[in-house]
Amino acid sequence: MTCYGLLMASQTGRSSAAQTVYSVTKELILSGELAAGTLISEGEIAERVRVSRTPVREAFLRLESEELLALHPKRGAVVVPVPPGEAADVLELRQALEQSAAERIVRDGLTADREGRLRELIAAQRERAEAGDVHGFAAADEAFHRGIVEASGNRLASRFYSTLGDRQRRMSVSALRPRPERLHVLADEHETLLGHLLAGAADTFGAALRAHLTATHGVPGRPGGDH
Amino acid sequence: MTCYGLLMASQTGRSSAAQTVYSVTKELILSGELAAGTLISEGEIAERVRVSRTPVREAFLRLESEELLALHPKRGAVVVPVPPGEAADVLELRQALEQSAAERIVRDGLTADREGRLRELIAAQRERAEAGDVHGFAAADEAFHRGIVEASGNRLASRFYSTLGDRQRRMSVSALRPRPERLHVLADEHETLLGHLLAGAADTFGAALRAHLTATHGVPGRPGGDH
DNA sequence: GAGCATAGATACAAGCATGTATCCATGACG
DNA sequence: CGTCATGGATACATGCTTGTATCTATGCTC
Repeated sequence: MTCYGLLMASQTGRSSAAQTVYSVTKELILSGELAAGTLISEGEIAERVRVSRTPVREAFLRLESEELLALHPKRGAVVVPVPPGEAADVLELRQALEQSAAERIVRDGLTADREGRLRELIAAQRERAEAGDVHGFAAADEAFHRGIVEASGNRLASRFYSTLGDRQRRMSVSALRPRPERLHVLADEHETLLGHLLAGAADTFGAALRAHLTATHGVPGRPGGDH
Repeated sequence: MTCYGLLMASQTGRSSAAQTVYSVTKELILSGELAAGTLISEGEIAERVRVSRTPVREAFLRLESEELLALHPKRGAVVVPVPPGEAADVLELRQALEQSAAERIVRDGLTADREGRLRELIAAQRERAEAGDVHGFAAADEAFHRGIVEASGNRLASRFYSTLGDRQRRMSVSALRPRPERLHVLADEHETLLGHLLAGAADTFGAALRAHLTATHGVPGRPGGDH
């Protein structure tokens, strides 16, 4: 019975109705509230958020382009299940993108403010760890890694990395292990990573990153696990 | 006066009108027929391809999500210019993705049919080179590199790699140097790359790939050049 | 089990309301 | 008298609503 209304819709994303529907629906999918395989129709959502079918349709199209929804012509839209092996795919690409970003940063240098921002994120992680706020920590963790990619200045990489974050969040329902005693270790590792970056050791960074990622989110290499 | 009609619209992508408009418009942008900065409106395109504004709107939304169009509310849609430094960004990500794909292939092995397909593509390149068909060669070249990523089995990587190909194609108006005598060399290099893959030498592959890419499409590392 | 009627859902079209930029006339100022 | 700023009307473009045709799947009849 999926209580998806919440009807915060009207204030979620400001401005356009289509944007609102998009944000709301995406959140429902990523959070898992709309289970994979669920069949939804434009009219259904339209009625729920009190808009016509058109903005819903626009939102659905965007979600389809992100491969979160599969639109079956004249039949309806189904929430696509997380494909088997996606966890490994995401992890692999995160590794690849961050490594690549690191190489560019080592080559071009890191501006002081960008370095400062990364340090702030690590500090925020320590705070959250202290407070036992696993969810908040996860957000700061994600922001740190994304920050590295953004610091490289490769806009395409940043954009793509964000979608990886979305997809990972969708799986993280169970993937993120909330072991509070590990959080400080993670922050330490982040600090180490930053150190490698500043030292210009791109390959050392890569190795440390690989260890860091596989330790944090399982999936050392075996595809089995989900589904 | 951009002769964009061509009006082959009605037969381009079968099925939906929206798909048709999308394909046609995207092609116009990627081919450069619609110059960057051009302001177009839904109604304008709708009239030209003889459909209502609705499918045009859907196409525009997709193109916006690919950052090929920028939609200005109540004003119109403008073809976004290629951002400065994009050439380097694309190249860097191609390198990163292929390298990552290579590592997985080395780890998991390459099935016989996938290897066969890559060899076919190299053979096709030699044919085109023989015929002096630079355009055909470029297509086979692109297919070969994409084939490596696809052979790794990482679907997210494949999808993203395709968008890189699109964006590169948009720049390749001048970037691809049609020096026919180089084509055979390129095919040789592809063969070498495949050899490294089969030999399980992922890092050698990476180094060779880097040399191959930078030699083919300039931009050794300096950001200057465009704009 | 095959064929048909029906219900549901989209794909597209047309229309309405709203917001933005442009153009032209008018008036102030030098 | 010529030039420039100002204000309103107008053309244009979108955002959304609503309606129609078409297609798919389902359940019933035989």
